[in-house]
Order: sequence, then structure tokens, then C-alpha cells
Amino acid sequence: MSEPFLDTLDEQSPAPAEIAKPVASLHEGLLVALRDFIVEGNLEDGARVPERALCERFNISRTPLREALKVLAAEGLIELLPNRGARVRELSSADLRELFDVMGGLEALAGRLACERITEVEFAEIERIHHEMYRFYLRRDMHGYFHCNQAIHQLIVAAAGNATLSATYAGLAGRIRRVRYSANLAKDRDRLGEAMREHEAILDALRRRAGSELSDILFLHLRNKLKAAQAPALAAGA
Amino acid sequence: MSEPFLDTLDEQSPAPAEIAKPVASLHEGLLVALRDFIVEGNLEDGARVPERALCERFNISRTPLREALKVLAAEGLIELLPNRGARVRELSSADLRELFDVMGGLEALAGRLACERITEVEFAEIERIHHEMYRFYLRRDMHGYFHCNQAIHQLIVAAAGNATLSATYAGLAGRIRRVRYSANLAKDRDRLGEAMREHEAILDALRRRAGSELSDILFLHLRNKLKAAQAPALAAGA
DNA sequence: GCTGATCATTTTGCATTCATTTTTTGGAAG
DNA sequence: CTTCCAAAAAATGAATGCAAAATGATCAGC
Repeated sequence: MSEPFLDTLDEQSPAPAEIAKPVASLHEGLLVALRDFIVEGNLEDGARVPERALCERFNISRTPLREALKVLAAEGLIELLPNRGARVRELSSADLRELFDVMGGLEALAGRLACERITEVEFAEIERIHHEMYRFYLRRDMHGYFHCNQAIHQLIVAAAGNATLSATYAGLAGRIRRVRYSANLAKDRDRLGEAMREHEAILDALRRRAGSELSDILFLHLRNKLKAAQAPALAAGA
Repeated sequence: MSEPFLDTLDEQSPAPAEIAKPVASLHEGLLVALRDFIVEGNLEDGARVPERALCERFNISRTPLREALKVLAAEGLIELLPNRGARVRELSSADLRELFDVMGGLEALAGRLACERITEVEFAEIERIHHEMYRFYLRRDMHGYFHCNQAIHQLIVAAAGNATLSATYAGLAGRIRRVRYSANLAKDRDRLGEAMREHEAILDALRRRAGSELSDILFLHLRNKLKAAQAPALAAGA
């Protein structure tokens, strides 16, 4: 068998992006579909994005497709080379570091804001999932563990109650989601225990509504996650 | 005379956005031009964006213009109503709060990263501008003061050495730049002194490379800035 | 046999065109 | 005079067409 978990990193971002829009449009559909198509890895890293083929794939003409490509390029998912079409953007390890740091900064912010406004009900839900994650951890059930981990981070961002933050965060997460390496994380048992302890600290700070402290913990948590992800260099699934 | 300084808020963001792109494209030009056109306030808040007029204004056909509009909508500068065209997005006070908080989070991150990698030369430059700002403060020269203030924040973000952060930050700053209220800030002398003291603390923390501390200070600095900006509600220039 | 140039094919970028939808305008009824 | 409806006008969303650029394929030259 191949790698145990070719899941994407244990990051959140359920919906691709979406800056608050009053009503849904028709073109929106294509944008979402195309973004998913790329994020889900249907195109190779650095591969050129075939306009014509995608037009047939989505049953549309080139005009709306090209509009969507422009948007995805602005999001950083692809890059547009003048007169040479679109290419799936490759993430260098430096890009990855940058993305993790910014996501760490945004999670730090989310934690701080969450401390200001989180309700007991919301906290209880996070705590519940945390305990569930702990059980997965004890059983070494990586799939369940990652799922809970993702849910917790997602709930913290949501608890911040800031749509702009959520949208910004989701946009960056989408760019990372193409990168696959959880096999890496799964193999490093020490990191797993460490991550579990960090999550304990996160929950504790959140319980005490210690915003500034939680902020630090979350940023460092992301830093450690990055380190673990790119450390052994056994990375890159497939 | 009207307000003393109908400048935009003392925020940075020199170049509109730009996610790292290998080479410049032709379409890029239109996008930048159109973004500036809107950011500079050539269109009323909430006004519909006249496609035809802009086509003539920029001497292009509707196709590239519409592509640019889609991108600007994704950035959050305008909103696209299905079958009803584009409108300049209005910022509610809640939107403004969200934007300030996220920018505060990003500045907090910038400060943290800057502490890790800033050079003595870069720090000296920031310190120099800080002292220049102090002289403007003593003379109550608001224009010079704001200019220095903006430069300092900009240099901290730059010192973070994270292009993704810079681009994200610039994008949000662009959305705020349409809002004008420095008249507000200028009138509140107490806030000015307070801001000056906060900047002292920022410089001090940066000097000591106290990342986590600087992070807190910067976030709260932005919070206070928002409070001052929307407190007296004499806001909204013109 | 390999490198480099010329030409055909494909692809990109933009303008134009077409079908729908929305907005405006004019008028009739109450 | 106001309100409602209908038709004209305009604008939007998407498809097609066309010029320019790039890709590749073939062929000449070394």
C-alpha cells in the first residue's frame, strides 16, 4: 500500500473563499467549480491550464472561463503568463513558509477575537471535539485525529465572528490545500504528542479567555506544524 | 475652510495588491488603473460601476473590463449583483471594524516576524522616521505626522519579509483607503498623544526584538486607531 | 547526425455580436 | 394626481470571430 493518509494537511477551510456577497450569481458557480477542480489536484503542479478542454468540461464558452481564471490568478492559485496562458502555481518551500506564517498570524488573531466573544456553548463544542480528538490520538487513528484537528481550528476561526478574517483565511488555506504531506506528520509520533499538548494549551487559554496568550500559542502551533511538515523531507505524496 | 486633512486614514499600502507574479502582463495595467480609479474615490459609495463609460475612459472593450471587475469583486472592493452590474461596495461600521481587526492581526504578525529578521539598518531607518514623526507631533503638523506614521507601519510590514503578508495586507488596506476620516483623528488631541506613546512602545519592543510583546502592542494600537476613527462620529469627510 | 531556421497549427487576447434581463418611459385607468 | 401596466431602451451575461503571438513540425545547413 502507499502512504497511510494522503489527506491534505490538517487545515480547515471548508468553503473556498467568498467575500460576503449579498446574492449568489450564476458565474459564481463556475468560479467555485473551477477552484475546486484545481484545488482537488486534477491538474499537475505547474501544468498549463487548458482553456479549451475546461470549456468542454464545464460546458461554457471561453469568456466566463477566462473571467474565472483571472480571479483565481488574483487569489494566487494559478499564475497568468502573458500570451502564454495560465499555469497551476507551484509552491516553493519559501512560499509554503510564508503561507504558514500568515495563516499562523490569522489564527492568532482568530484566537484573540474568539476569547472576546466566544459563548459557553461554542466553547463546549470545541472542548467536546478536543476530547474526541484525544481518543483518536490514543488509538493512533490518524484519519479521525486530523478530522477533529481541522474542525477545532475551523471552529476557532468561526468563533472570532469576523467574516473578513474567515474569507482571508479560507483563501490562503485553499492555496495550501493542494500540497499533500500528512504522511509526513503521521509518521512523526513525537510531533503528534507535541501537537496534542499544544492543543491542550490552546483549549486552556481559550477557557481562560486569555486572548494574547492564546494568540502566541496558536502562532507557534502553526510554526511547529510547518516544521514537522517539511522537516523529514519524506514529503510530497504521490 | 473644510477639514484640515482629508487624507485617507494613516495606513500604508503603496502598491494596490499584486500577488507575486513572474512577469507583468498587459491586462495587469487595466486592473491596476481601474483599482486606483475606484480607490481614489472617482465613484460614489454604492454607486453602480458604469461599464460603458469605463470602456471609453480606458479605451478598451467590455471583455477585459469585465474581467477586471470580477477580480475587484473578489478583492471585495466592489460587489457584483446578478444581472444588475457592479456597485462600489459600501463599508458598514461593522465591516470597518472587521477590516481593522484583520489588519491589526496582520500588523501584529508583521511585528512578530520583523523581530525575527529585521536588520540594524532597517531598524535605524524606522527609528529615524519615528523621531521625525515626533518633531511633527510637537509642531502639530498633522500632514507630516500622518506621513511618517504611515511610513513606519509600512516599514514594519516590509521588514517582516513575507510577500504573502504584504500582498494580503495591501489588499485590505485598499478597501479601507476609500474611507476618509483623518479629520476625526486630527481633532482628537488626546488620541494623538496616546498614539505617540504607543509608537514609543512599538519602537521599544522592536528594539528589544520582543516579538510577542510587539504583536500585542500593534494589535491594540490598531484597535485604538479604529476607536478614535469612529468614536466622535463627526467622521466621513466631504 | 545534430543544430538552427521557416512555416503551419494552435492558442491567446480582445472586439464584436446575440440573447435575456432589467430599467426606463409613456400612457391609460382609477 | 397617483398608480399600474406595457413597450421601448439600455445594460448585462455569454458566445463567437478575428488578429497577434506562441508552439510545434518540417526542412535546410553544418
